Amino acid sequence: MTTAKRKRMPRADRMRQMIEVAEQVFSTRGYAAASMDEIAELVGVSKPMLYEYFNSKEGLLLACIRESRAVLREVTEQATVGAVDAEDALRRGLLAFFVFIRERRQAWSLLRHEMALIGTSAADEVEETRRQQTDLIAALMSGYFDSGDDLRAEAAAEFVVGACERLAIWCERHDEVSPATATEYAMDVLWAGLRQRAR
Amino acid sequence: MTTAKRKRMPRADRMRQMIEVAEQVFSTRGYAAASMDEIAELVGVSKPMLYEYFNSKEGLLLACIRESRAVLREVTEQATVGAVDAEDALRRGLLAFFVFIRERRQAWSLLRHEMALIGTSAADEVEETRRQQTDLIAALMSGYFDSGDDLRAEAAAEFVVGACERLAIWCERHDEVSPATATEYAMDVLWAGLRQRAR
DNA sequence: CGTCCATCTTACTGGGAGTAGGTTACCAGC
DNA sequence: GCTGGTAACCTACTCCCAGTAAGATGGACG
Repeated sequence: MTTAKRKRMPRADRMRQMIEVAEQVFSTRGYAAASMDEIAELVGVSKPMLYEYFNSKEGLLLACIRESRAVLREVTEQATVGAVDAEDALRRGLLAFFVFIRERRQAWSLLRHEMALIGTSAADEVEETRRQQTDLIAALMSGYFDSGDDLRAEAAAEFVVGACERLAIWCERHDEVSPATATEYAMDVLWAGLRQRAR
Repeated sequence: MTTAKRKRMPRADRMRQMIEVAEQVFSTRGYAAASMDEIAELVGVSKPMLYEYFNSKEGLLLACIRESRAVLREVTEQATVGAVDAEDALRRGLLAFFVFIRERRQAWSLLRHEMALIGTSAADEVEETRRQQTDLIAALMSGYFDSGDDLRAEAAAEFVVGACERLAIWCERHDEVSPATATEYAMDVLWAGLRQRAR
């Protein structure tokens, strides 16, 4: 009860709270249909506060996306730490990814929707998110590809990320496909192809 | 000169003209930043006409997307007609796709942005576009997969489409990568993996 | 020449993003 | 306990843009 009616709140706490609510609203209503007034009301604060902290509606979305991205990065990176070789690392990373999208649907939904920002001023930020995953994949395989064909390695990383993204979206419509099965499907196609190029 | 100052125009012609202009504006400004007033002015007509023909801003975008989608389908389907086997068909289809995205950048840009509609009322229409390509891929391979593992075949098709989509976006940043090279990269990874499952 | 209707227009409403400027709770330090 | 001072907060706007109501006009065909 002491904290229940509390109004004034320190900056950091209020920001976390706003991001939490916004993530909820954006992922249910969709970015375009969500209104700043509604988010403000759910937070229990007036609209100008949102602008004080995030500058714009897009800024708020970006903050939510960064949050989700950080979690995804954390999860996938952690998953690969004990891997014995590139194939194992790729498999562990994929599994962690498919588990993530199942258990944190809201966060994943936000990450998907970042696509909607292409063409806006946030394009750079979007590009950054994209690189995070490709870099991770590229790093996983960097020691295993012939050096001198960097372009091919880079293309392969993009390829893997794109394939898994779509597969993940497909999984949303197929609850019967477990993360483990999805990983198997992916590795099935991927590793056979990548192995040829690995030394 | 007889047609230059013409105002009244038959429905079908006016629609084509509107779609043409809208495609231009949406792909340069981006969907959110584009305004119906601007499009109307460029067409040389008043805003309510756009609503008369397309009902809403989203409806106009959808019309543009359908147009581009039809071209893409036409091009990829035609490419596969003379193929001798599944591998050949896949390769020809991929090449046609990568040529398309290079030569019709505007149309491709629109197709990419359809992602932005997820979460809107147009979700069904978006899903339809997605299926077009996966169905095509699935059909290409349908005769080559073990029957009884349809789920795996479906996953593989999603996988291929997602991978190529991302690879295509990557190609936008790499002018030095020709459609032929992109096709080679894709086939390199894909066919080795798919072949295992092909009978 | 008149009548019908498809094409087209002007002039509005509503709602949501973003803002200017004032107000209040909380925490110093006295 | 009282008094600045500042960080958190609010009310009350503006402006822009999607979408609409109601009417004007060109022209095909009798």
